[in-house]
Amino acid sequence: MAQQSVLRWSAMQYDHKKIEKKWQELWARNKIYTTPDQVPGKDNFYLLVEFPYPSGNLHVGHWYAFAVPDIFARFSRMRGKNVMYPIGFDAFGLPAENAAIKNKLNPRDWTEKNIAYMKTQIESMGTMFDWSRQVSTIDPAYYKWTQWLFLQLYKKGLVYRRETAVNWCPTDKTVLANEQVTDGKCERCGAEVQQRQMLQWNIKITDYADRLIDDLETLDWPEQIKESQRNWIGRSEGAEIDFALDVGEKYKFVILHGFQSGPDRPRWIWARQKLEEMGHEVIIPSLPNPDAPTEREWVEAALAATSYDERTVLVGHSLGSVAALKVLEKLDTPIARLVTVGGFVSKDFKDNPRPFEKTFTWSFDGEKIRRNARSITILHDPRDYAVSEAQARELSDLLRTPLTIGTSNKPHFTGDTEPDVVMWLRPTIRVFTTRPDTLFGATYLVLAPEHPWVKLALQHKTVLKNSAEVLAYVEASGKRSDLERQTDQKDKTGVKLEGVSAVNPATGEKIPLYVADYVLGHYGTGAIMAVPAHDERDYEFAKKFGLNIKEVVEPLVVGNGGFDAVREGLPFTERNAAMVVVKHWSENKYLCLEWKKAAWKGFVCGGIEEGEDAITAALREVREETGYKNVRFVRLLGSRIHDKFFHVVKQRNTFAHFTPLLVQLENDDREEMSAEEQDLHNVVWLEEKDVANFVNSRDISIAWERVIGAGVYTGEGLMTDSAEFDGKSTEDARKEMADRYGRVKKTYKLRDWVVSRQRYWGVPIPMVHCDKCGAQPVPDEQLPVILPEVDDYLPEGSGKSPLAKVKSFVDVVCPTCGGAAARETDTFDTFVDSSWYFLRYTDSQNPAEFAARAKQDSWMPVDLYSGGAEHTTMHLLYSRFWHKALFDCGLVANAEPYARRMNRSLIMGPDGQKMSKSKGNVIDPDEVVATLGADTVRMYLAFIGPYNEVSSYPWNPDAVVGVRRFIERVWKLHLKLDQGKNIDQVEKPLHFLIKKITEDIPKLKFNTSIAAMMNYLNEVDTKGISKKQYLVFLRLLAPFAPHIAEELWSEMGQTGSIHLESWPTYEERYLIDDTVSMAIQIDGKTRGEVSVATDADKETIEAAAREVVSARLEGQKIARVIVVPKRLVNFVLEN
RNA sequence: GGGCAGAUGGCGGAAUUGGUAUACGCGCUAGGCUUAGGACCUAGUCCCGCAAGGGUUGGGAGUUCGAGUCUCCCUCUGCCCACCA
Repeated sequence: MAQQSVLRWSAMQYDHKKIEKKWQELWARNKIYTTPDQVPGKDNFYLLVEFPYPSGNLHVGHWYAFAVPDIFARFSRMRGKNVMYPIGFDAFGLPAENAAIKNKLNPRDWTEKNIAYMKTQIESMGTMFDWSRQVSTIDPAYYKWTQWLFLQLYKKGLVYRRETAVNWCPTDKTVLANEQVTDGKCERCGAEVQQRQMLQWNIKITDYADRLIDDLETLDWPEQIKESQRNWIGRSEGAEIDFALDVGEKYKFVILHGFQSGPDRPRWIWARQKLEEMGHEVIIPSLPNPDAPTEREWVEAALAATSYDERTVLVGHSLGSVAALKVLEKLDTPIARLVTVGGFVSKDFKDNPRPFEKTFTWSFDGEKIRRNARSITILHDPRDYAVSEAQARELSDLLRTPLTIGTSNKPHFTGDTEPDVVMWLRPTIRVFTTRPDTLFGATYLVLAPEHPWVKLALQHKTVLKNSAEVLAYVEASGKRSDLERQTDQKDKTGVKLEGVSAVNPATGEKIPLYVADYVLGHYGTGAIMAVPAHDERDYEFAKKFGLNIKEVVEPLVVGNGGFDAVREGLPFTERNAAMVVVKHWSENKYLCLEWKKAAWKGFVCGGIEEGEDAITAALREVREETGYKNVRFVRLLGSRIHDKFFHVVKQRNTFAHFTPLLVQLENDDREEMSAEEQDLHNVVWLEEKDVANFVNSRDISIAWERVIGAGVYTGEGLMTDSAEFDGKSTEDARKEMADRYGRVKKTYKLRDWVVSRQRYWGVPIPMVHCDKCGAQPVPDEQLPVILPEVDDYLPEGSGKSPLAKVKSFVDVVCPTCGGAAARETDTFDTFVDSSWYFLRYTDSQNPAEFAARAKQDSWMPVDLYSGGAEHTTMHLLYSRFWHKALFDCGLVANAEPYARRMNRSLIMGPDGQKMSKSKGNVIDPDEVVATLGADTVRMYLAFIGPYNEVSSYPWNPDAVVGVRRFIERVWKLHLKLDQGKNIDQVEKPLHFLIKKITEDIPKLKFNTSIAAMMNYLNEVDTKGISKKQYLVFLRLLAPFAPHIAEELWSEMGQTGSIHLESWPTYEERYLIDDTVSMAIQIDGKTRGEVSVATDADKETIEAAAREVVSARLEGQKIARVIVVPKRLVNFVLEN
């Protein structure tokens, strides 16, 4: 039925099916969209859209993504630019693999079929895509370069392997994508998903964190996209602070100093103090002849200095570590621990030879040493000037103990203080905090379940009194993903570490330790100091576990209501005051004041007079301001609250220090208030639930939150209860305390990029594992590593990809030693494929390079990158990083790939919901194109709303018809040209229209461009239009509706394609109006309108306006008149 | 839990960037053409009111001669959070 009417209606109008097909074929045959790399006299313009995943069917979103930016591409071309608008396919990915497993299809066949079909669909859009530049990530000619570029990063040292958690299904024995996990269960079999550690390839994107943030400044991107990237990287500046642990055991530390050193060096005095603080004994013998030491003398001195037993920790620094090893060779009973700092067992130093090389012997009894030390730590400084890493490794091999890499204050750990050394000597927890200023308020520590110290403590079963409980907790949280841990913040869990405590380095107090999974192992140091008074998470945890809450920051708020904003330049009057919350004598109500002379709504507040305390002042103020006589003090409401504001009544800047307190009335006994007080404010009694909404300044709110026990003060303020820092600003204290108790440190939320995927359908990672040589890159001449065909796409069962089952793929010779080796079987994350595709477009067929530099230089950086908001963080960040790494390798010319970026909105179903098959609200663009034509769909999508703002627009089937109607009317117009009587009248609006569209398209405001065309059409429909004007109009329409514009252009007898025409220009002389209509306002309200000459002066305008509203102005006194030429006149009356 | 964005008629949206709120389109109402139909034509359409007039940009406050636009507080909605692409 509906179908029939469409057919009949269409037959009367233009036949979009015939027209669109005809022109698409002609354009392709004439190759009008093939883009040369350079055209003399033309600037290049690179417009990029995110290439699609070939899911098999085009949806409306694809039209929105490709056909709407096409308007900008065509416009730019008509404006004289050489425009590249390329397309390709991001064709590796999980759906193909799922289809392969489920329907026994070959993923390559499935994908290639989809690409072929989707290409025909995309062609129906009538875009100016240059198909000769098409790329596809599954093409070996493409992924050869994906592999090659990865190896460039590898060779730059940006690639490493590390254990990383993955989702693991114990039933299917496979790794799951987040997408395949619903509610913690495997999507396929419903089994509980576990977290499992696997060795994975990582790329060090964190090395680039600072540049990825700082270079955003150079980009013409919307601020919110930049902000998202900054937040994703999550740089926070803070401090690392070490908390010493008291594990209940005391040790004797014997420290052997190094060559040309002695026990009086500042670092040893400092270290001694740190250790003695914890009750340990410290012995630092002065070893003889430090400038010309001999082994015999030193070892004897060390042995003579003290006895060695199971409570001894022997520490050797530099040459002292050699002496320490020799001491251990001579002992009969083992000691507790050996620590070497900057130690070595051979004499080939990095800088120069030393005299003791001949007075010490360089062979060691490793076995005996190992037997005589129950545990061993080898601390190495990568910045060491003398001891090389090779030397450190020899020591590591001898003692069969892995190296511990430390950070020195001065190379070779020779600074006046060396926190890392002490950290490794005594058990210490290092925390990262962005608020070192709150250190005095740190009342407990929390370690992440994966914190190394927790593991260590669990291994030594005697350390924790509740090992079993802690172990159970650590294991349980290991099964939860990060996301779960972050989202389940409401109900915090954790377990106390019984038998150990930490020492707050500022207060010296002993504080408890907890393990809790609200602390993440991979962020900061995996441990936090908890300040429950000033951090919401810590507060919740502290309340749940009954932990001590200590306030150290007094809130400072600044002119918070707007009306009381501090007036610049005026001095401040300081005063101490009471802020009094008054509770009702019988009901659950509180007394609030509403000021009559200002917008202020709050509690009774008043100055504390000379010789008065806060409580006396409070009782007096309540009586004075409200008349209530019988007031009883209940309690103080925490710390003072400071407020800098403009006192509206007294008309001066005030810096008030409020003491907030709670009082209660005994009864309603009340005396008459003075007229003066009555004039100031109303007394209002409010229910508890209404107070928060009533009060309107931050300081009052803070006091109220303390009454009802909600909220934690996390803002800035003044220090209190923090010894000599009291009274300082939190900002100042932050810097000073970071230096005093720890060191300043930056941390990032961004983690390194895990590029390994245990999947078949991806680019093979071009690495080979050799038992002898370790992981080796595949040599360039062996690239690409071709993804082999397999029989079965099911994973191999141990967590490896199906490639592990292909013997011919896995078995290779090591490229370095020629021995037997195994090929890496993981494939790349598809974000790797898409991190450089825009470079390939510039030279898509090049067999010898990923893109020739000259071709890149023609186009890069991308002038405008249009895409979906969902790619704001990951894809954009990964590809920016990749580009920067290539830039550092000298492979690309720019540090940033995309000069301008815009995010597009989402198209919803007609019901406003996301389109999905299950909801039955999917619009099939092919169907709409069949009935209404591609031009209509393109224009409707452009008309639906602004393209450069992120929103969501429902597809409205009725509104599409409105656009079709517009195109119809344009079409019909060609039958009645030069017929109107007022054709000259539409010349002026035509120039306005050209101006409007020319300005709107670069701003991507296609919707208002189309509205302007509709307006113009409405005008010419009644007034008529000349053929000349019509041809201009068609050129304006061409980017939006390329087929109908081309058809009418040829219908008008024009030769050549309209799309090769130039963009119309407007003439200024048509844009000038003689008169202008202005609004007349009285007290800001529009009361009339007046038409005046455009260049009229203010006096003339005012006189004309007075005339129009003379009746309303009669008898009124006018305080002032505001005249804004070409806009309005505002008469402000005296009140 | 964190981050980002947004809220204007019955609906999608417009507003010269602090200056006449609701352009354009849809829908709706009435009339016309028509055997009929409507995805055709014409007119009307923010709300209250017969009118004069008054009100209106999620709610509340502030700054300003003037606020959809700037500031603060609140409410609600959408998007993203590392193996979907």
